[in-house]
Amino acid sequence: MARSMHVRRPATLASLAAELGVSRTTVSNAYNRPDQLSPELRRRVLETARRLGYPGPDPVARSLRTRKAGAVGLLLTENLSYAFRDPAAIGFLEGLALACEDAGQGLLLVPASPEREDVAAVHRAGVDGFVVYSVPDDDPHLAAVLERPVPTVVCDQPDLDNVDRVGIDDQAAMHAMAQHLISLGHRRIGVVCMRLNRDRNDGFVTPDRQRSAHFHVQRARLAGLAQAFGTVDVEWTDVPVVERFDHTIASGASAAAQLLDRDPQITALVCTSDILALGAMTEAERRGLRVPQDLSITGFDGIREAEQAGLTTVRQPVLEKGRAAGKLLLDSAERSRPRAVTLSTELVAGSTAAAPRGTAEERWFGP
Amino acid sequence: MARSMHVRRPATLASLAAELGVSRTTVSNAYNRPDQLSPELRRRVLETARRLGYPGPDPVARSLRTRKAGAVGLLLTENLSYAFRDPAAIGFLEGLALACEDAGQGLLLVPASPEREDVAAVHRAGVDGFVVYSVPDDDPHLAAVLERPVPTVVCDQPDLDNVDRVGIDDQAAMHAMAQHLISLGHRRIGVVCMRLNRDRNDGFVTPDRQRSAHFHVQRARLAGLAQAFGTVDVEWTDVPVVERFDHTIASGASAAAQLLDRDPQITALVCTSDILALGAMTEAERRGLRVPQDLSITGFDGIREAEQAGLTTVRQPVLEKGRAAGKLLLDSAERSRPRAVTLSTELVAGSTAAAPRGTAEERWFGP
DNA sequence: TTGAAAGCGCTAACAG
DNA sequence: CTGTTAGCGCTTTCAA
Repeated sequence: MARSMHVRRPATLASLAAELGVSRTTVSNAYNRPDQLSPELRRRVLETARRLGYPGPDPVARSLRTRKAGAVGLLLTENLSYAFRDPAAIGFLEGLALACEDAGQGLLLVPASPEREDVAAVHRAGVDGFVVYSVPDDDPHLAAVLERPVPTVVCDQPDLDNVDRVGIDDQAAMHAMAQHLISLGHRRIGVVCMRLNRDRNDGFVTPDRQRSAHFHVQRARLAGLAQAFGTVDVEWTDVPVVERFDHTIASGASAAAQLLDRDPQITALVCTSDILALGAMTEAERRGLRVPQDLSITGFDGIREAEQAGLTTVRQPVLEKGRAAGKLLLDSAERSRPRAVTLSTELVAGSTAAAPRGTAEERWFGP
Repeated sequence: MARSMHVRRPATLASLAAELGVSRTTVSNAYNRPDQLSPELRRRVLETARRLGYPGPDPVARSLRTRKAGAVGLLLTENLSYAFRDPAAIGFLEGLALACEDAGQGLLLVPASPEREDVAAVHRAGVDGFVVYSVPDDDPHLAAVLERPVPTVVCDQPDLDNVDRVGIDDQAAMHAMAQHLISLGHRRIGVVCMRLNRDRNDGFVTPDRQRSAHFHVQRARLAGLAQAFGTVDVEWTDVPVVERFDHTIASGASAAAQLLDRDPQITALVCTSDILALGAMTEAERRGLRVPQDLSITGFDGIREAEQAGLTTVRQPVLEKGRAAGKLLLDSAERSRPRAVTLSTELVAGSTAAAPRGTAEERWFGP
């Protein structure tokens, strides 16, 4: 099964037609419309093509002519290495890839690192539409995508008028988690959240930064917390929130440390992702704090690793998000006005959240 | 940040030039060669473009003209869902994506399910080259790729003359694992391997099927085993080998069950992947067999889950494979003759392989 | 069934 | 610094 390397395009549809003494149309038909051709002629065309080393119609030229690239672009402004290390992102990717595969469409990963402002890659992408996964609303790559005259659907964030979107109700989901903790008796909590803006800010978050966060999802989750705890007279400005730029276990651990250092009285650590929560768990263990007896910890996403760890978390259908995004983009029908798909989430009461020590109940009845 | 949906391409470079009363070259230069233009004129061009809703040069037309798509195609003939569930495949993907990102190239996932013989997707892919990941040598998609006049590099399998390849020495790696088991005293083993051919064959494998396997990597690993055990007079035809089409934990478990049912005297289960080995572990546990006291189990790949389980396995640099494949493809230099990159592997002596009960040593000195 | 004509939208010499 | 001239390789009416 040998073949020569780096073959120079040897023949074109035109040269093949010339060789055969037929028109270009006929050759084109041999490939694209077999029924428009006598089987005998078609056989001759294909055979001559093989002999001349004609590799079939050039896909790019065809795309130019038909105005169809046969591919969907995926924009995720995140170092690819993080994306492929984040189970939630992988689940999304899987769902999207599935939808594309079903439709016979390719999936183009657009190279867009957050550092490099290489918007050119977006312009260069030969695709029939874009899926944008979880980017800040001021992302230049996103802006470039929106300028392209192709349909776009955003997953998770940002939430834009006039752009299709699939996501969940982040605020409600986090509100439910907060209610859970509140009902357990927690009033003194610390929060670990993901990147709120494009700039790196590893540390405590000011209320102002929370409000102005360009990562809409994080903003919504914090808002859900604030709202719920507000109902039990917990002043949100008193609740310490720590942000981490990198989304890793190590980040979760160091963030937890930072919170516990500032206020050892904290009874629960609310994390806006399972990865961060898993990191918080390791920090708790390192400190000899038992979870949930000494400290409750909650996550968000419902990844498999979290389930194995028994994490109390919010499960969201990541694969379905990807599939829905793909379907939405590929469904040419009813592309009249912007559509929104909001998938449902589920509070998973694991074994990492319980009533804090010294609740009223414990004081009355003993631990 | 509103925008209308499904915009019809409103303007072209030509119409923009006409509107401005300049040549097409000038407009083109405004986008591609800012230095060939007075800043003032460029500003005017860009502004008029915005006013007319011209989204910039069409990427497909540009690709046709420049003969560069700015993307590499990835062919993995495997249901995408499996690929995204296999940590080794994800690691490869990450490495490849990294290499592409470094080069500013897109990565196109070509939709090619093993079921559907949709070779058309390969023809439709607008890419400057292909990376083929671990497919059987008789895969029709592979054949279609090789017909395209673009460079190609294969990762793992198959091993083709005249095609760049990156992989490991599978036979040697498995040979080393076999030596390890042999030195521990194992002579009666069972083998669990992955798909050997495109057809589904969940069960025992005949020697003939082993020899004629189209999945080169599996064939090489089995050969490594056969060779090593041959040196200690274990007749390879007596060694039961069970094949599984699906690469899942469940497959590993059922395969292990099948082997142990046939021969309960087996002292070691050699699996050609960690996933399968992890499955075998669950089956051992289900049967109340202690690992490694009652049964040794080995894997292959060195995925994180295996490490956590303390699996005795062969670690291979999956991410590096992806990165190397990308680099090889993107390095235009020295594309004269086929190149081969063979990465090194490492035997990881975990806690799942030990001397079998009733070895000579134990008989002499007691367990 | 087949062919002729007309671009799809753009870039790249080369000349001015 | 700007314009002219030629295509890149293909599909697709419309006629024959």
